[in-house]
Amino acid sequence: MRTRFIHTYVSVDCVVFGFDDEQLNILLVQQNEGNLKDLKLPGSLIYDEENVDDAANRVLFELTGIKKMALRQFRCFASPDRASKPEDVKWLNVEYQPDINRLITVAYLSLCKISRKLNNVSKYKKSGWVPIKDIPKMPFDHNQIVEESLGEIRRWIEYDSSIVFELLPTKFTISQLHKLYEAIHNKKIDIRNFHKKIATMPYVVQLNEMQKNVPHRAARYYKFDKKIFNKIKTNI
Amino acid sequence: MRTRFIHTYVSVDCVVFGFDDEQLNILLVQQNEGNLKDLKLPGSLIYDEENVDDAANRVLFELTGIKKMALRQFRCFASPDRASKPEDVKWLNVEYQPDINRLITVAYLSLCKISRKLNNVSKYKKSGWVPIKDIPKMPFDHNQIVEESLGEIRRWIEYDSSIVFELLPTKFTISQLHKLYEAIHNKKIDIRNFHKKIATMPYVVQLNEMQKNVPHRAARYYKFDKKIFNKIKTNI
DNA sequence: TCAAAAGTGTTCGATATACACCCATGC
DNA sequence: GCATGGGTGTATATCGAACACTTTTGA
Repeated sequence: MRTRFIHTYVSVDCVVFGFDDEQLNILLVQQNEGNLKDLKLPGSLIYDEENVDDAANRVLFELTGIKKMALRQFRCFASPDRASKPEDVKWLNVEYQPDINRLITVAYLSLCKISRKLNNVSKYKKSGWVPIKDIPKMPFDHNQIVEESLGEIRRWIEYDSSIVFELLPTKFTISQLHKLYEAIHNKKIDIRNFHKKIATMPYVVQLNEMQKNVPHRAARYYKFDKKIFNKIKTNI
Repeated sequence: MRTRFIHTYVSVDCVVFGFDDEQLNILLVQQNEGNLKDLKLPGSLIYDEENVDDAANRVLFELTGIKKMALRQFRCFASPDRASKPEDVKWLNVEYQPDINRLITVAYLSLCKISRKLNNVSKYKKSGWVPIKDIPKMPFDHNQIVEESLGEIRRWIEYDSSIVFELLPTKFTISQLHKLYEAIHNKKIDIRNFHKKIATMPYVVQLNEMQKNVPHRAARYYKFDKKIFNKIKTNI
């Protein structure tokens, strides 16, 4: 009876999306000091007395300095052999403690403005943005987690259309928003129809400010107004 | 370092929905022998060497005798005090083993034809269907899990419209399907528009069979054709 | 013949799609 | 003046919502 049931460590792993005006990026951290190619998803074992959501917030805070990031738990990965590759066992021994015989993880999705200054200190070593099509082979099942996160982000936006603005600067052009939608849905979206669609969103408000020093007609800036958005949502 | 990280047992809990032609029901099991009021979600600690999905399938198989039920993981519940109420600790001690200091659970959603004969034996004691509006107070955070499952089932159907048929007999009338949609979306749906909607679904096929011995005009039976459904889905 | 549920069409408004040209700016 | 991206309107198709009466059956 004693050994019949799983008795395990639990981690959180965060797939943090960013957008660089061209494509979606994911925030990866170096697994080992100095090895530039050795990347993984940011994550951590969760503490005694800590809830999983709190652990994910802690990981993200240490990375970005933001206390409450948009966050969505999307799946628990618990294959018995997900942490049993020799190199992964070795890393766990060094990073945490020996004899972690099993490790399950709870995967989170989060969104971050890519211009955000990251904390390149702390336990997470160097971190950086990697375009989703250039994601390298990663330890554990992190590649599978990233793959599943891509569908999840679309479902999240369908469910809460305000979260896309987490990926843009506070002031943005329609063109930036347009490219972001195209990147997320992975298809071309007609720009005229897109303008009309945005015009129906009262929470995307025009600013009296235009681009400067661009070698073409200057675009207008817009901002996302959360108050207006919430007012509309509560009316429904 | 040793005690800094969570080291925990992990369970699965399953919210199994059924439909009785009037309302949604959930399958609950008796927590203790003989106490008819003492109900909880079916669940189990997961085994060493067992994946969470497998554990959920095991729980459901022992309940229903069905090997592969429609199944969807929807959240990990891991509040540090979710299993610390005295009565819950006591039950864990008896059911599993003493000194389970923490327990996190992965919640699953599943669907079952309510006419299905259930296994009222085994470790799950007596089990039965309870209308969702009559769900009693349950141990742990099972009430919260049920609450969250209700939104989840709608999102699941949006994502895969074929799973509603898991809740109906293999032969069903449009009226049954209509009542099911109304129960799931918790609102009235115009019956004429509903007929039109169903007519656009080539995978809902008419049978040459009508109701018999009903004290009103006999309704036609329909069935869900999975092959047609899959063909359409792969074309998109 | 009555009660009870089955089945059936049309109209309207809202929303999504397709499609091409002129505008402003810096170089 | 030209290259570059910004910004705009119209027509059509599709989808969802509103709405009421006739049919069939057993009791």
